[in-house]
Amino acid sequence: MSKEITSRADDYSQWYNDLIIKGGLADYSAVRGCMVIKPYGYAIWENMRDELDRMFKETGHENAYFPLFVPKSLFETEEKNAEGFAKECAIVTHYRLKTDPDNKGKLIVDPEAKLEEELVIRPTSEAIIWNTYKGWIQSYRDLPLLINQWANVVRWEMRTRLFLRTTEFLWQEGHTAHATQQEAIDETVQMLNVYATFAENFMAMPVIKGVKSANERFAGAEDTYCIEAMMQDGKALQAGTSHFLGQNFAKAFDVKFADKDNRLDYVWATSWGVSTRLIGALVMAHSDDQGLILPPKLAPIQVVIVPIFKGEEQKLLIDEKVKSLQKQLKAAGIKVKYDDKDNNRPGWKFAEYEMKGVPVRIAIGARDITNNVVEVARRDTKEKMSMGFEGLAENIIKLLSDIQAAIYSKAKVFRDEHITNADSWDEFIQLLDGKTGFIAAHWDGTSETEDKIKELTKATIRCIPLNNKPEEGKCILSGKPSTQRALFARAY
RNA sequence: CGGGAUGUAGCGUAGCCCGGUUAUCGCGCCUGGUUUGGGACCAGGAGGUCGCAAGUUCGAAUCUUGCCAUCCCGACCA
Repeated sequence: MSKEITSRADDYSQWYNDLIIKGGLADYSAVRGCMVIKPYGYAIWENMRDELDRMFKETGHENAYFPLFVPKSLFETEEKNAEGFAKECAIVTHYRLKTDPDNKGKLIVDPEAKLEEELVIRPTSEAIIWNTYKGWIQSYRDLPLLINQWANVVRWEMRTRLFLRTTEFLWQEGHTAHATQQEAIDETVQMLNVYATFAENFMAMPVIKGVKSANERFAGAEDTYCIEAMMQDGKALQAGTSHFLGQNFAKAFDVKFADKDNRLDYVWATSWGVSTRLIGALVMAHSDDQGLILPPKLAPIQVVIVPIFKGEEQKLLIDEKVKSLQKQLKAAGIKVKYDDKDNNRPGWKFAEYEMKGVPVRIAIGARDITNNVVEVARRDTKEKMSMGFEGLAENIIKLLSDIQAAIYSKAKVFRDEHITNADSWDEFIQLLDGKTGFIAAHWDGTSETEDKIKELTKATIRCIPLNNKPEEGKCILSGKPSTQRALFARAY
């Protein structure tokens, strides 16, 4: 009982932290607000990254890498963007330390080594990238420019949470340039769809595609599209964003191109990103009080095999059987681990791999070998079944795919049950404090009303869903006319 | 950054109010043995700047001050 997990009902935040720490995904570090991503957590990120990277390349994008540092003068070029991020930037002011003459063995910043111009550690890379694009784009023949970068960024947040909001985090950021407005908008929507597909098909996490209100829009964007997911406590988590930047950055960085008729115009831009925050989303979307539940498509280990034996003789017999079993599973493309360490007994391993969210466990003992079967247990439902060796790989593949579908549908049922219409202010308040989840309500479309609602309830507009049906109504706060519902929720 | 709580071995903890020998217990770890179908047992062993730094004192885990970290509630969070 060394690794008790706080139950969701007792303390949801603590439950989340326990899963991350005890599941071996990450550790706190010596740096405030920064975490160490441990091998098991990083393996999930690698799986996400590999799949997203494949999807980006399939849609015509290439990877590149830009500097971590952004000269302050470049950073401030696009005013709104700079303003939006200014209060959470880390800044490099010096480039050298020296030994402290008054304190042996200690170092101090060398006052002689002050930089002429401060360097901002990127909170996002628009500035450095658009400064670079200026030199890359002259003609319509250079467009579209479709580039993605895998990188780390730093945002000096006041309050951090493992994976959900850390000072430094890993992400990808796509930055594209286009000849026409329509093409850029199409790109923005395309990448939103890529994110939604990834979230639903790989993370098994249903999302709502929508567009942000002006208040929640990315600093420097004309429109921010997003995917919003619902966590098990009913709160919303923004899982990915795709921005239509209009010509804002092109104008700020003077990026013009000549069209076929040799007319000069500014290019149209997009940017889009997802981060290691997705791991937090994954954890909160599916897991239970016994530990993580990982979707098979992203699980670092899809199947763990646990031997159960009495004595060396049985162990050798099982090893032999498992060797061929492993070969069979690996050949079928299944990520399988054989845990034959003898310092823990089977029961301990069962609990451990449940904590780590391994989708399928195979237990094999002498009596199974006699009967020519294995015991197969699925993590999501805890259901146990017996399977023969014949065609086992096919059956496991089928099972993994069933689990993937089952956890998606479980999350979707929960999500759908927690989206409720509110037609009055009282109803709105009651839902927020009682049932929780997303609330679809009429809103008059003004920032003032949105601010007021946030002030009164802490709920914000998560998005205006793209598939919204037009509907006549009255704003729940101001009573002014409205043509559609916005989705409100308290958010991470 | 404001309010609250916490910090003792890898983890969880007792001791703190009321200062006084080698800082308690469990898990984990190491060695040997017995075990192994849901978190094994026996024996022996290792492991500690009591979050950090000052101060008070003959003497500090214990008292005082400052700082740091984590959690909760705010503020903040494209």
